[in-house]
Amino acid sequence: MKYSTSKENYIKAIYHLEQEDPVVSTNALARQLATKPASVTDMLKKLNEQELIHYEPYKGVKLTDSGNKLALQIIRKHRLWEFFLVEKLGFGWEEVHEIAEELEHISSKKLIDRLDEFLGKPKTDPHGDPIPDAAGIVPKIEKRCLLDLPIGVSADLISVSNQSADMLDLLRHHQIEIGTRLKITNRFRFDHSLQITVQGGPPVTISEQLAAHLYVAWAKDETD
Amino acid sequence: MKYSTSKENYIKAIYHLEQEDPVVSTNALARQLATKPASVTDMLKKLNEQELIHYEPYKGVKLTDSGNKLALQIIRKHRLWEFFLVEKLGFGWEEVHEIAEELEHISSKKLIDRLDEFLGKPKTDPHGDPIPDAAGIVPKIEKRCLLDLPIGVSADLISVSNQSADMLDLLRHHQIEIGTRLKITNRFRFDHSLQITVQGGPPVTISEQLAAHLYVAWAKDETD
DNA sequence: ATTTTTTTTTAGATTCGCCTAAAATTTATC
DNA sequence: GATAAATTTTAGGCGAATCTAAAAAAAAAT
Repeated sequence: MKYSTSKENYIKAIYHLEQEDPVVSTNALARQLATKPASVTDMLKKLNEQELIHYEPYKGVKLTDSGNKLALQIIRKHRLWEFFLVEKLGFGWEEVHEIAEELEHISSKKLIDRLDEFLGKPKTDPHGDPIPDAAGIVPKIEKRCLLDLPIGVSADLISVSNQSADMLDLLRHHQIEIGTRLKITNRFRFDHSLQITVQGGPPVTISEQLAAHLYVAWAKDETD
Repeated sequence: MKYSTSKENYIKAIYHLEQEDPVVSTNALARQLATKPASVTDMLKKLNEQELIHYEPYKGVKLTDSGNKLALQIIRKHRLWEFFLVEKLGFGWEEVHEIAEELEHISSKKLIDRLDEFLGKPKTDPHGDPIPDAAGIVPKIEKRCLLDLPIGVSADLISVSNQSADMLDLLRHHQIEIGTRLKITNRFRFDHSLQITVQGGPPVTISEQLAAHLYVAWAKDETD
């Protein structure tokens, strides 16, 4: 089934608001979508008829199972496109949201699955939010310091707790950026250094001082 | 200025029909856009008011300068996305048109210029059609047999005059596909072989027999 | 040069997503 | 528990883009 851009935006907004409060109000939706409550009511009636939401007048709204599934598809697209924009086209984290708002409505499922593949099936977007997989499953992310990463487990870099020029310089030197896949292959207690692989490349050595500022995420049950 | 998807589609359709006949009829447009002549008339009035077209009732339509410029921007986007889909995501030539019809309406100019850069500023799309540059200039393409390419001139592979499995196998081996940038670095008359570079990589040798089936395009005044 | 045919435009209606203003309902307050 | 305040819905309208049916204009045929 294909839905209008407007309907997709409603579904996405309801999904996000449900995280705060399981029952979403007309007013909250109007605020989120920068529209008027009367317009929201109109749309809720349509979404209800299409069984994307459970809606009863004056009683707020919830996503149905199919509404939830749709929301996750849209969020998947949004976050994969954001990853693409930052990782492949060199956009800054701040400027990608607006563009991804447009790209998330491109309909082809095959496109998004191939993009996912092309990007290396990333688990999180550049802001550190998890990317649902093709089946709509949201990976459970453990965002922790790189120092806490068990040896042999792959993880994606989510955030850096030091944005100084020196730090960025160092990261560039190691070819590490947000989204880069890291794996610890060895730990050396003598000089507080770590041996890691970057994007599956050859092992390199970094200091624990650097690693202490790198926050990574990995799938709960990932064993590779 | 930002225009609706529908308006952009009209402008693009008028541009393409102008290539056949400098004055475009209402009926021709209706056919092209799979809509009704009455709908076309309505839209032409609006486009005329926005000065994207010259339109007088019963007298057909032409693009204005700004209409032409807009058409070229849309076509640029369409062809760059097609290139991306084939080259980076591995889509077949046939399946990309429909997806690019959606992607061409994404508005960000910065996005498309970065994409252009990321793709290596290709001169033609996977079908061999020229890609207008950021200024709207359409490169003049000389599509000729690779054997006719002067030594030292870079050219993009446009089409292959033999689609057999053996040929595709050979191309895959040499990592050559549609859009790949080729340059002849040497010719050996003794065994009818050519030394070429593929995407700026190290020189490799191919047979004239293979080269005879490869059709390439290069910018008229390109000297690199 | 009429008449016929084709093309194009006008007129009036429909759907979608939004609006404002007013009415209905729920929630909060005294 | 009655009343005031906030929320939500209904009613009626608007612009964009489309449609059908009918009228007007241009082109083709006799």
